[in-house]
Formats: sequence, structure tokens, C-alpha cells
Amino acid sequence: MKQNTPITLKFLAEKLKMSVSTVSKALNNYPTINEYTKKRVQEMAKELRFTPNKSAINLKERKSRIIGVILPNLLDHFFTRSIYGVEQFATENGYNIIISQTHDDLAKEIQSANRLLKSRVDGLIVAISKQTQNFSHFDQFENMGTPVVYYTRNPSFNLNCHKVLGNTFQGCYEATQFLIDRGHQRIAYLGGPKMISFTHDRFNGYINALKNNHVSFSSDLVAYTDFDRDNTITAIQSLFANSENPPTALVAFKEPILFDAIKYLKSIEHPNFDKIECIGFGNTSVISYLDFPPIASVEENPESVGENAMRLLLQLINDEIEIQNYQKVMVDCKLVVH
Amino acid sequence: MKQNTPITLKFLAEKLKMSVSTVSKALNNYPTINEYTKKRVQEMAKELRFTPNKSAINLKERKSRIIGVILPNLLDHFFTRSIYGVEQFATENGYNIIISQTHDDLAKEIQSANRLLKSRVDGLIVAISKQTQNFSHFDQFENMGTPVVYYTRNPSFNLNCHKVLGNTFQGCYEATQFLIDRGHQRIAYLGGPKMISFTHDRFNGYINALKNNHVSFSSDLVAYTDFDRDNTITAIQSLFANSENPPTALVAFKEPILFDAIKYLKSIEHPNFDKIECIGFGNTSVISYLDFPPIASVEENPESVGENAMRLLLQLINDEIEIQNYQKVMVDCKLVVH
DNA sequence: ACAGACATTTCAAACGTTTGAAATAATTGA
DNA sequence: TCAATTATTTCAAACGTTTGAAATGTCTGT
Repeated sequence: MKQNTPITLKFLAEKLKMSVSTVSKALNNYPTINEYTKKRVQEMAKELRFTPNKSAINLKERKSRIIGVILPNLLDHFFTRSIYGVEQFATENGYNIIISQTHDDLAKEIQSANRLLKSRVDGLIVAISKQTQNFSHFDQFENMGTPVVYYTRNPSFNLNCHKVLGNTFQGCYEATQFLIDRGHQRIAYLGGPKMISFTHDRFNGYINALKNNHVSFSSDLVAYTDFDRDNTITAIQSLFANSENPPTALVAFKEPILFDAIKYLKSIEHPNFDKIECIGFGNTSVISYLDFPPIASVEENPESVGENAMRLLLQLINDEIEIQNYQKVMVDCKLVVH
Repeated sequence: MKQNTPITLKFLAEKLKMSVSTVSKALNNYPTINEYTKKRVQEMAKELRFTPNKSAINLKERKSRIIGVILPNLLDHFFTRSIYGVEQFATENGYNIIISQTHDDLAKEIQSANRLLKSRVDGLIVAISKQTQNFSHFDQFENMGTPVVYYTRNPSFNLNCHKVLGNTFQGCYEATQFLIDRGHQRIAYLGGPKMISFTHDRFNGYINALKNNHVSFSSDLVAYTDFDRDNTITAIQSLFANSENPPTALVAFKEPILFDAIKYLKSIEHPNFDKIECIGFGNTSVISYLDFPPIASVEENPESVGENAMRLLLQLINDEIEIQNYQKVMVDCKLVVH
């Protein structure tokens, strides 16, 4: 890379025949610097397109002004949208973000953590991999005084940590309530992998809505899938096994699962297929291309989750919140009727 | 943020009662350092979890080891997948990446460029916004000797620049050839916005395939849309206006457009609807949820595009390629039959 | 015992900023 | 006119590394 003479404070100082500190202070608008001097310096800086060297400033300030974000992947729109919130809030506050994908692989997560540790990020935002049960690779950060905020994925094995999570209980409650209000009495719940805490939180939202509305519940209305398509079909089969009294509505853990389910129900030409009303979590744009779109979606507001994670992290970085004063922030979901 | 005494070379040196430079050289495995000393230093460094301060190194080396990536958004799977290639190759080579989204807004693009300039990235990878026709906000980088590689979106107004592009001509040629081989003689082409150079490259691929196979062409087989749904429907209407001799196959600029098109054709109950064979660019996962999936997809290999962009950038950074020796790299597409 | 040859360690400057303290210049009042 | 005051500029150290040159230590052969 060609090294044209870099424009530094020293270079400006020589050009203007003054000391480096005067130039520095002039650019930082120190009150002790003469107005005319300031003007001269600032004009010269603009003319030569001076940009202060971040590495030098970071070294001086013992900061990197970089936030690390570790997440499973960017193909899932939830994460991609959450990044939008993080990025927005970070840049507004003078921070850049470095994103690292783990593809739900623990080894990669550890690698990412180590890399970001070396990069000396000022803070870390993490959506843990499905495999993560031990958090020692993140402990190093707190040892160095670098705050870590877990978001989206609940690190339920890790008691003392900062979390920003979607209020998935409330989201599932509202979805169920909506279906009840439309007259359904046989509402099925198709959950995600049982290891994920959200699966149970959503189930609780579902069951609470049923109870509060005195809708009877039976266990054949509930099934789980680990996202795999065949697995989903098995689950759906079990939900609709009772042909006398099949469910008339369905709440599904995630939209892709729901789409698989709908497709299957259609393929077997389930009698009341077009009467079944479905709701899934996600609110993805795919919906508009489907022949039988769900009646509503639970919008999880990922941008807001990301923004809240970044906001909390910033408060920790700025010592506005004690690092040991562990916070839990919940972001409400919103039911979107199509 | 709590500042525990930071572990620096100086700190290690004091602990070991030797000079800072010995410690530094021991850690960097200098041949002039005694083996036993090296071992002592390295053990102590490991024990105290010493990690060298990147800012200091960057300052010394006049590098940031950060690559800036400017792109329209991360909701489009093409970009998200391309990031995977960039990230992979960057981290393998000791670089971090900072991603900045422009949302196809020129003002945001300029803002991003300025921010990354201040961050003193070592190189820039850019997919320009739809609005970008002037490239002066990127000139600053080359003025500083920082290489810029344009990828995915062809900056056709910018003659002297490095580019990595998908071979969209070849992709469209193969798609058309495939349909011809299946016996189609009336193949329609639904293009994207006319301002985008890819629209024309793909058209050329289409028309060349027709010509080389002596398939007759008529202009009512071609229409354009700007991605807007209503616009797409208008385009489709014009393509299928000739009810005597309608197209039997369709090549579409992008899958979302194609999905809108299919949905529309189905809704009007086009007579031979289920016979029409379609191909779109993208190969998105949505396909599996559709009732009438396209027969094939043009896989654009975004990961490879990203990796190639990063590879080229690295060669420029390392002076393996002269910065004025402008490169153009084409990445082939692959037809995926479903 | 000592010059010469190596082996090993340390010095010191540099990267580009920031900032309190010290130095200098300009202005005021008596 | 000259000390006192205020305005302005400069000095110098620090942030944590790297690295060529200089210094020190150790060993060899005569």
C-alpha cells in the first residue's frame, strides 16, 4: 500500500509553525487557545483532510471504541434485524461493531471470543450457540472489566449475567388469546427444541392464556420439534392424530416450522385444512408468497432487542450501572394480524 | 469500567526483572533471546493471560487490521451470504471486518464511508447503493493509499476501479439453455430495474442462448420491473397478454420477483399454469415452502463473491497487485435444478 | 591473561495522540 | 515603568508496542 506522507498533528504543526499541542488543543476547541489560531488550524486541517489516528487515540484512552457481537448466524432474519438495532445505537455513540458468526458451533464461539478479546473490544454482545452450557470463555472479559451482555438466547445455566430477551411468554399469550377470541377451543402448540428455554416460556404463555379463558387443555395438543423437517412432520402428525376432534388452530414456535406444518397439512388434504388458523413467531417477509399464509404473526421486534442490548452495554461501559449489578431487560412482542 | 491493572509488557518485565524489549522479543520468538528466558517469559505471559494491546501494535505498524464493508443491507440473503466469504477469509488472515449498512441510501453511504475512513480501515469492500453515481466519497481512500474493491453491484460509472462481480451473463445463459433443452420455444425474460447493469447483462445471456439455439425471439417476451409488487404484476400481465401463444417458461431477475409472478399467474388461473417452468436468480430457502416452486434456480455463489473480493483486497493491501492495476474478477453462477 | 568472537540483554526512539504543568507573551493598573 | 495579572503557547510524559543499535556478558584459543 502506497504510503503518502500521512497527515498527522506533527505535520500540521510544522506547516503552521506551531507546536503539536497547540494544534491538538485547537482542534479540540480548548478555551485557552486563541480564536484566530483555532481558525487557522481548523482551516488547515480541513484543507489537508486531517483525520486523527484512531489507534493513537485508543492507545491513549485505553479504549478501542469497538463492540464485539457474537451470534449464531446472519441468515436468520431475527439476528440480522437485531444487528440493525445494535449498529444504529452503537454508531450514534461513536462505537463500531465487529460481528462474528458461530454457526451454532461451540468451538467457533470460543474462537470468536478469543479473537475479540485480543482485539480488546470495549464490550461484548452475545447470542450463545445452541451448544453453549459453559461460559468460561466469556469470563475472561469480565475479568478484564469488559462488560458482556447476553441477548436473544437465554443463558439459563449462567446465573450472574446481564440479559436482554424477547418477552416470549407475553408474545405467546397474546397469540393464544387472539385465537381464543376468534372462537377456537382446540388450539395446538407446536414447540421448538426442549433444550431451549424459550420453548417452555412460550408454552407457559400458551397454557396461561388457556387457563385464564377457561379453555380446556389436553396434552395431545402439544408437540415439539427440533426444527428438522421430518421431525416437524412427525410432530404435526401427532397433533392431528385425533381425527374426531382435531385442532382448529395452531401456535408454532417459529415460522419456518409453521410453513413446513402448513405444507404437510395441505399435502395430506386434511379435511378442514383451509379453516385451520395458524400463528407463528417471526413475521418474515416470506409470508406474502404463500398460498395459505398464517392469520397472524408474533413480531419479536429484533431491532429493539438489539438496541436494548447495546444501550445496556453502553451503560455498563460508562459505569452508569455497576458491572455486578446484573440486569434483565425484557422486550415485548407484538401480534401482527395479516 | 473497572480498570484492573492491565497486563502489559512492562508489567511482565517488572515481574520477571528484565527489560521490556527482552520480554517483547521473547514473545515474538527472536533468535537472539536465550531459550530459557523465552520459556520463562512465555510461561509468565500465559499465566497472567497477557494479550498484546492491539491499538499499540496498530499504531506502531500504521495499520488497523480492520476491513470496512459497506453494503445496502443484511436482509438480502445475497449480501448476508457474501459476508460469510469475506469474514472467513479476513479472519484467516488476521483481519476483522466492520460492516456498515446503507439501506440503498446515498447519504448513509457517504456517512459510512467517512466513518470508516476515520477508523482508518486498511481496505474497503463496497456494494454501492442504487443511488450511487458519483464516487468521490470513495476517492479519499485511494488518496490515502487504502485500496477499495467494489463487489456485487457494478459501479459502471466508475471506470478505474477494482471489481468482483457475479458472472450474471453466464448464469442467465445457462438458465435459458436449460429451458431450451427441455423443449421450450416461448421463454419470457422478466428483468429488474433498467438502471442496474445486471438487468442488461442477464438479458444478453438470455438472448445469446436463444440465438445460439436458433430459438426465435420476439420483444413481447421481455418485460421489466423495479421490484415493486404492482410493477411486477403489470410486467407479468404484459408478458402473458398474448393469450394465443403465451410463454411456456420464464426466467426472472430475482426470486422474490418470480414468486410474486407465480402467485399472480396462479391467482388469475392461467390455463397452463402448472406447466409453466420458471427459473429465478437466488436459490433462496423459501423455495421449499412454495406450492409451485421454480424448476431450477441460478445460484449466484455469494460466499465466493465475498471471498474473492476479500482475496483481491488483501493482495492490494500487501502490494502483491499495484493499486492502479485495476482488476476485474468474475464469479460464475451455477444452475441448481430442484 | 587477554583480544576477539559470539551470545544475550538493554537502550532509546518511534508510532500519533492527549493533557497538566511550565514557560512565555501580552495586557493591565498604579 | 514595572510588577502583577491574564492570555496563550509549549514542554514533556504517557499510552503499549517494536526494533536496530549499543552495551554487556561469556567463552574461545593462544
